[in-house]
Amino acid sequence: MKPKGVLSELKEKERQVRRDIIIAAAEEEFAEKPFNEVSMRTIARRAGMSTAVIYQHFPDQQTLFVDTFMKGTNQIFENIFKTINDSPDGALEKAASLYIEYFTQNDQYFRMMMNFFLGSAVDPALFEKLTIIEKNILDHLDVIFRKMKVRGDVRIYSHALFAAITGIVVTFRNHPTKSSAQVLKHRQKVARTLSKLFSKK
Amino acid sequence: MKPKGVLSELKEKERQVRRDIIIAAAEEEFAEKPFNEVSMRTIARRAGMSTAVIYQHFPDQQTLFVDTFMKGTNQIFENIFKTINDSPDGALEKAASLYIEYFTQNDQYFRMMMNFFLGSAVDPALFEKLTIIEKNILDHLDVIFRKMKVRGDVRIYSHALFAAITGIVVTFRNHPTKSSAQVLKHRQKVARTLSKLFSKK
DNA sequence: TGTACATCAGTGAACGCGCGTTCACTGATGTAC
DNA sequence: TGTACATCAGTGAACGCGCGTTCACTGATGTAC
Repeated sequence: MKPKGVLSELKEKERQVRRDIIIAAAEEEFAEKPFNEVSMRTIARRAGMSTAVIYQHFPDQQTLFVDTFMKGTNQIFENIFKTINDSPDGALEKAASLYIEYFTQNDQYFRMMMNFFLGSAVDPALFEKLTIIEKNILDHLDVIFRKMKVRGDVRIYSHALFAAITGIVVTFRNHPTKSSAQVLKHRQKVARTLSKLFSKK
Repeated sequence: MKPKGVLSELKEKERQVRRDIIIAAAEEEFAEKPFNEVSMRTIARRAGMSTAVIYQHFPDQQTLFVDTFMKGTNQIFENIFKTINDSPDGALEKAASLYIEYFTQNDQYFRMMMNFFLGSAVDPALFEKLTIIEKNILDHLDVIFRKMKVRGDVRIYSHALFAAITGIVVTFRNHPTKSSAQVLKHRQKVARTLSKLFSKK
């Protein structure tokens, strides 16, 4: 009986571990510096491996970046979606608050998202991945407004809400004289103001 | 009688013209490519001069970029402020519409603004310049809400409005299958939806 | 008016650097007989 | 069990490139006598 299956399974696990190490290193790099200062070399150095290894796991830099983004944000979006689904009224304010809180404490992911939005034409396959995420978010915001018994075109409200909450994180950023906690507090306050406007609709 | 004054005045004008040419070239570069693909070399080539000349007019790249941004956006902000000041009710919807229209048709400036927001710590002097612009915008949005007879803390509404409108331009961007006119139309629709929410407050 | 010198905007090449990606090679492990 | 070969993850150096910025130099113009 050949242990081929078991062995190749172990190999596969090892491979997966290495992949995770690379993504973790990329995460840390993004947390420490602006988007365009993160390079394949610095990621490799942090991961403790040669630059060339990364290319055995990811075809190019852009794919690594998108995959890192997806790994990091998947959990938070699932949480927000669950909050929406489990609440009788859609929990607009809570959902907005979670979004703000997460992206304040993990600004690297927000900056990545902005770079994907603003960057030049990405590879169509990656563009597709990102479009699916955005559509998924908007679909869940639709759920909020339907639970709130908004009549007619709820999508326009979802667009408005997504824009507004994202805009809060874009426009109020770390100021030399303000601590991260203060920034969070202020963003939450603006988010509550906006949530109330949507609730009064 | 020495014509020294006149001559040096002419020199000064010549200098100013060259400076304008550089900024115009930078503008065109930003209109054509993503922020991080605009380089001193390509600007110089477009302006028809040697790269080194730029450094006789601007101390470094960052200053050139900020000055280009200010030259390009000054006019539109003045227009928006005038609209607000001249209207009895602050013209919230009109102001939002102008902002959206301008930044849709001049996306390069919007991308520049986003890069300043998201970029790493800029030179303190430049940071100061940008902070003043933002404060100026918020002050004028305050005027809208005061004209609308909002009681108490109008600043929070100004923050919310600025975030929301900026968020619209960030989140709804050119899609391979959508024309620029369609994007503008959609953004305006979302902006109207948001404006109505603020007006109902 | 003619000549020697000073000024200074502008030039093209160079400096020093880091980037994304590839490539020839190593060396450990597994396989065949 | 021992030996020859195959596989393949991983390596460090290199390729080719473009960047921001600086520098020695040019050449046109203005100034002084």
